[in-house]
Amino acid sequence: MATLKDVARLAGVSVKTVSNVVNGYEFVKPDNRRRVEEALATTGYRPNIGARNLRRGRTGSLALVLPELSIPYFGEMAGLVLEAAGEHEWNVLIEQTLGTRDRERATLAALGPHMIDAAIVSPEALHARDFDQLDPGIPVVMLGEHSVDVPIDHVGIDNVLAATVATRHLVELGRNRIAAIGAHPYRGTATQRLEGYRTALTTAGLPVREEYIVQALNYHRRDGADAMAHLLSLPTPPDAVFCFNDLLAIGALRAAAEHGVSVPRDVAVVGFDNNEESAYSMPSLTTIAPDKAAIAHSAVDLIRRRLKGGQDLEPEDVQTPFSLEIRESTR
Amino acid sequence: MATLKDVARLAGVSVKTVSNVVNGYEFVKPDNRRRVEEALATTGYRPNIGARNLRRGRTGSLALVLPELSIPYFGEMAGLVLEAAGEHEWNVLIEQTLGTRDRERATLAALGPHMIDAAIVSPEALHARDFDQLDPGIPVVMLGEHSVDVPIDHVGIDNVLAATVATRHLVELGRNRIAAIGAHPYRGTATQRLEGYRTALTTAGLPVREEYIVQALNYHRRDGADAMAHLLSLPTPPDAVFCFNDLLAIGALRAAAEHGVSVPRDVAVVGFDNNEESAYSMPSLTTIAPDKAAIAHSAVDLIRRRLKGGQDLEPEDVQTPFSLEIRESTR
DNA sequence: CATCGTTGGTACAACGTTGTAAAGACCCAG
DNA sequence: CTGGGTCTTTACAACGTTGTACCAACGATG
Repeated sequence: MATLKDVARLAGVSVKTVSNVVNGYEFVKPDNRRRVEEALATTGYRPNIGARNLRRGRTGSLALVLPELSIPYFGEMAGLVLEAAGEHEWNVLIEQTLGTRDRERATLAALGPHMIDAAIVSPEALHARDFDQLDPGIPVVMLGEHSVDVPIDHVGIDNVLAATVATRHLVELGRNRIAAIGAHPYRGTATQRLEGYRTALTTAGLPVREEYIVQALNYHRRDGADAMAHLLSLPTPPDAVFCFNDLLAIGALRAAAEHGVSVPRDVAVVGFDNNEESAYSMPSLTTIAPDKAAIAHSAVDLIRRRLKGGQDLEPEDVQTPFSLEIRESTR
Repeated sequence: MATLKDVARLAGVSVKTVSNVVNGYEFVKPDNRRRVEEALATTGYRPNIGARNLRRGRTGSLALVLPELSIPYFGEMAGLVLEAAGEHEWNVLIEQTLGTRDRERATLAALGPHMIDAAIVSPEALHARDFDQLDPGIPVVMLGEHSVDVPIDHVGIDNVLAATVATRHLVELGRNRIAAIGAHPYRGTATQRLEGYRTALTTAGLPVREEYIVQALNYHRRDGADAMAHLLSLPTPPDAVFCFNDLLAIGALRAAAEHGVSVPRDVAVVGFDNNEESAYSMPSLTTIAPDKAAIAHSAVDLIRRRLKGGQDLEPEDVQTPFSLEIRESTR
């Protein structure tokens, strides 16, 4: 692999002159410039980004820390973050935490300020206090989960409001036994969505029945199916279900079918995330559709802002838009 | 950020001694070791990976080049590659090509040998000759697509055989009007799967009817739905369909439902890839299930082999196992 | 007591790049 | 032809790390 030194020797100039040509420095004699450019071409020189970054004190990479790429929501988000970061010539290094708190902490600690300029973190199990002890030394943006106590930039949608909208939609269909799948002991988004669900019910004058609130420790399709099976076995099963993400909803659809329950006639189902697959499920799934591209772009923008502005900027909390996508599962 | 120099000053030893402690060198006096470790702790020292790699002549990163993370198959593969690479302490840098040939070429050329030690490429549109002119200067492993002409390591399943198995399964159900969705003018895997489809039909003594072979320029759900709609509008519609990936199959399921055609009674459907969602579709999808973890591990192993062994190793072609996952869509 | 091998430590250079400072070439006005 | 400025190029150091070479003790061996 050719280095500046090789090119310089070939062109008969100093290393620095070659560097100057490569970096578009103005004052280079046409004659030398030509010779350098020829030498660059014949050697096929490519700058050593690592060395350049060492010198410049930056890395040119971002980390994206998320639970699992195989989960459609994160796969889609990751793709969009890659696009948004690419627009500013950042490479993106992806780390999976598999949703465990230890690994989220370890990852954040290990990445340190050397491999990456900043990190975009989509925490699953992280507590606010995990960030206190941490100080990763680089800007961090949180996606989704919102820890109000910690002074960290954050992007996400208004989960309480979105959950209210989803639940109200079910109320407006005339359903009055509305269940929720996805309650979780310490996951922040779960708490917020549950709050929105409760608000919508009480606003509509409907009772909040605790047996209609089903926990899901994971948010996979299987958990949704289990939860739905449980709901359908109740003495008075619900006539509508709000699932806290689309995977739970997809599982719920299957459980309903296996119990011979028709969706949406017997039970209406609403999901959350608008995964691509949800437009093709049978029936297709009504769901809260966050503007994922907006989330990705906001996250990258927050990072750029903080890299320019420094530590002492006020942490910002960007709320991105969402919509309710109405499909067959509530029609 | 603390450097070795800072730690050395604090501990009252040379930089190199600190380096030795950090790297677990054996012969350090207990007394010094203790002082260094204290200094390491109080400064919170973390090695500058960039500098270390510059010195060592490696980068510690792999690139994973694939069409799109939002496509479930690639999301799942990416997750597994991350895991496999992590076992050897590689970071993974993901690049999306969006399936365009220009961007595949550009990405491969740009990554060069500085940012990464090697690349795992899942080509979509790349021709064999694109690699000829290229010589990225680092080991490259190809996933899936198999360009026999180019001396590059490759991992994948036997597409011809897998397609034969899938098609034969439909034959054994007693179907004799078996269609194929996913033919493609120059995509290698498409050609191979089509070949397997043809072989299975002729082996079974069934005619290959060209009107039952439907092109798909993209492999998304929409394309599968369109293709299926077309097939169902034929004078004699097929009684079985082999789709070249699961997304096409999911689209086909929906089109069938919209045409009031029952799966599997009227039309049996087989997919390819075993996406996680395919176990939960309605009906659940019979599909070819490649051992994705094996693919990921083989790819990483091939890279390690070549980084050790050098350029002159014979290119290897690893065939990973697959199975036929039989579900409701053919039951 | 001289020699040797082992253990423990250090100084220096180098990886490839770029910022700094300074030196050299050139041109024009006085 | 001198002085001053502008253009052009260069040597050097530095980013943080580690490999190499070397030095200094030390106890053991002859």
